[in-house]
Amino acid sequence: MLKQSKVFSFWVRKVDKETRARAAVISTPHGEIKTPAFSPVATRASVRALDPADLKKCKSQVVLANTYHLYLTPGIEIIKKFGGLAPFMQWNGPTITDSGGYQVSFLWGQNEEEKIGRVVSITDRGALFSSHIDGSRHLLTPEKSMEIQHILGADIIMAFDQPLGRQYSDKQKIEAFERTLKWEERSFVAWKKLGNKQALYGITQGDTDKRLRRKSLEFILQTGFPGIAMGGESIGKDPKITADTLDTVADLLPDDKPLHALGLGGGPEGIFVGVARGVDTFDNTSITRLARNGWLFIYPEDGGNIKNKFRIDLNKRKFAEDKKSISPYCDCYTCQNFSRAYLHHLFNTKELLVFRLASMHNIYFINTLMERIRKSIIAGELKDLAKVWLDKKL
RNA sequence: GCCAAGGUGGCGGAGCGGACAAUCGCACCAGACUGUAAAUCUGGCGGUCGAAAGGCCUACCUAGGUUCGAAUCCUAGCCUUGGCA
Repeated sequence: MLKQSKVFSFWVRKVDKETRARAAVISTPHGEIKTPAFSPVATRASVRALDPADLKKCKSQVVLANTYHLYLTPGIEIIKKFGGLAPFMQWNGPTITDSGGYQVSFLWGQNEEEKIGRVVSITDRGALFSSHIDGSRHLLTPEKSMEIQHILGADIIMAFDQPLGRQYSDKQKIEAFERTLKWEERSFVAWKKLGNKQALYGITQGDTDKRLRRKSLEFILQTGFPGIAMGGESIGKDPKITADTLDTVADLLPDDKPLHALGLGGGPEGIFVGVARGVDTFDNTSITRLARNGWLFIYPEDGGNIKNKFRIDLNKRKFAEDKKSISPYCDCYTCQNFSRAYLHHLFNTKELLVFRLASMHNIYFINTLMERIRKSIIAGELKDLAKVWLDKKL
């Protein structure tokens, strides 16, 4: 059973000798998170196709949901009546919510001519946007985001920020960066007023710009956020850029605060890159999206490597008669029971069952990888594990 | 046997005299998928040369024919489906 404690805490059990990787435990009012850990994304209070029992079966310790989406539907009044996001979705473990900053800025520049689902304006006051669902207008501010996240009741919440998008001009980037600092400060103040029961993470921005990233992190540390999140496109884009981004602040990262990488991408390779640079927790949507689209993860023992991104595409005809499981080395529910041929058939016929089976495998796979990474850090063998997976030095 | 409709790329199915190597869907091949507007999106899909633009060749059941020009019109044959016997 997971230990329950009233307060949020973070303690490091073991630090890797050669990298910044560490095995730690994040303790929350709803249970512990043994890190490094992956958090599946349950945007609208559901990890698509999976229920809490499935998630547990896949060794998930925590899920991340979204302020923007839940605020729009079903609306916080309804969730409030259920006592928060976790009781609403019947998840009894730790939860994280994102602040909505990313979603709003994501709407920007995507479709400015659209009537529905666009940013109307972003000013220091907040982000005025039209809902992608019905076009209704809403103003999201740092204070509003904190209030919503307070009602959602996650154990870990995020400061309201404006990530730097690729489509931004240099001027816009600086504006967004400076604005994020102001917004985070206001998030912090609002969070204190609400009783600071949840662990608020400050989000560093700055893309791959060393000066900005450091300024951002220094600000967060100085303000006193309980945790740190790394945001922005450069965290998830590809392992090389992820590495560059994290390296800009490597020496500033504190030992006593958890680091969450928002949308850490790059599959297993990206995970090693992130963990070696101090990432404790991360979320990523592509793990489950890839599953739904037919891409299933395979271990190095199955032939998984950096080149094939540790995955196979079960839509491919060549799997139509394949009696093997996705991976003979996998203990997940799907691999224990079903063949590649069957899954190929389900993808081919668009049978809904496949979303569940495929998502379960990919989540179990990543969680298993995280477990192995944790064990290897504790055993002082991270380097060896990385060699097996990446076939190169970490 | 008679009547009717029809035979087009792996399949379904457009096109019904020039702008057709032939719309589209499926399948197939290749790719993408950072805090999920993603059960999504992109590209390819006769052969060949070319980096590309583009060129050349072979193609719309078969064989003839009409025409400057035919997947498209005519004749014959073969085949399929439906109706009547």
